[in-house]
Amino acid sequence: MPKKKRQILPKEQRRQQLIEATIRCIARDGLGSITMHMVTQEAGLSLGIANLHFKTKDNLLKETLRSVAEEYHGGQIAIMEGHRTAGLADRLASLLAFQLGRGVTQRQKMAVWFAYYGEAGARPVYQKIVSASDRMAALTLESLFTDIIEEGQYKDANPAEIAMGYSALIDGLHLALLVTPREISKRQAKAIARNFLHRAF
Amino acid sequence: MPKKKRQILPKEQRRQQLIEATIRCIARDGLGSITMHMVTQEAGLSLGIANLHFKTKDNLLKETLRSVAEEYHGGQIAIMEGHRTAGLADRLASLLAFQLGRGVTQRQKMAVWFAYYGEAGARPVYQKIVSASDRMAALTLESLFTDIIEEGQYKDANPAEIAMGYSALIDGLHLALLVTPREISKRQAKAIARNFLHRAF
DNA sequence: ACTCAGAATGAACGATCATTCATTCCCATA
DNA sequence: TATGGGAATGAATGATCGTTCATTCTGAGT
Repeated sequence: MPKKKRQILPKEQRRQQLIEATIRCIARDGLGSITMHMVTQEAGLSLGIANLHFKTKDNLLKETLRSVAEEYHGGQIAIMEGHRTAGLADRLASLLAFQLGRGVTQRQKMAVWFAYYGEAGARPVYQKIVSASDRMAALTLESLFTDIIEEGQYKDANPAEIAMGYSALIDGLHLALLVTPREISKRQAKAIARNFLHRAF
Repeated sequence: MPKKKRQILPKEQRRQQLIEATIRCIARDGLGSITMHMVTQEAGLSLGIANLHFKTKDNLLKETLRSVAEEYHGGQIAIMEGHRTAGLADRLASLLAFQLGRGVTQRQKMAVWFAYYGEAGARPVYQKIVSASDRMAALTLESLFTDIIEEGQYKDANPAEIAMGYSALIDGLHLALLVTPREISKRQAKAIARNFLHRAF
């Protein structure tokens, strides 16, 4: 048995460590049956540490959601910004690759995401965090679609509506990948999303 | 204050009463913070009643999920069966009307649905119930699409893929209606789903 | 080497909650 | 009207969990 030595680390590092442990616990055991014991043990730390850095359990859960939301939507926006010079088709392709790619479609991340969605109806705090991120992403998406429609001269296309449809489709595909992974592969999910865009324009 | 008279009713009626109370509680307070006190009080009954009819809390929650799943997917299948004589376009239209219509898109029902999705990753029992219903619905949908493709001679269309895409889109739209109702109306959701089908065929 | 601010620990506390079951009460039946 | 089977009740129980805080320990600064 390796001796555990107590170690002192900067606050920010401990916070991150605890948030990551929380994500793993939620994915494994569900948001509903998580306990502080689980989380701190998963992080390899003592029970009291969570209180030290996050005050309460509710707050830890809130911060964990914020972290996941920022990672997802931040990554999405970064792609749009980063490829500003690239062609529109390329931007669209890398957006899709990100949304259904390795980082995002990890079971862990998707499980966390939907665990919070499930409680969002009853917890205004979660709803606020999620919808704030969603709104930003929607705006970015909408402006990309507007450009594409303009470039392609697709007259009867409504960018806002297509953006909503595309977002919904991606969410639905994530859900299918999470709940019924046997029925759908990532490859299929990508093909479905690609087809949606193909037919929209 | 009206006096509460104790009343004896058949088992099945009490079970239904408790399941309905559970649905309201989940929608209001979330699956995670539900208690037996809440549910039995919401049903206007005593604490012990739940144990009498459902043995345990876990079992009550499981039966509630089964009830909602059956209502949703049963209704969906009933439509397909009931309209067997109607034209394909009509069947498709009433399916869409059902999926985004009054009964299903009540906040209560959607909240329950996604609350369980959120925990499905960690609870095999939920996953089993949900994916069993999903699979049946998917098969029904797929056969409808196969007929449509045959009738319309759409050569390059893949019914299974379109069925998965459509299901994902509907799920995503429900999610959007639940979490960000300000950003999307039922009317818009219907238009988006209609457009998806329109472009697919 | 010494010191001490504050990071880390975990036993203990109190609150909450699922479950039990002795008791009460209803009503179909005779 | 009388009665027994079983539906319904809710106080009590025991287990679980979030939170607290007295104590221990670390390592940067001197």
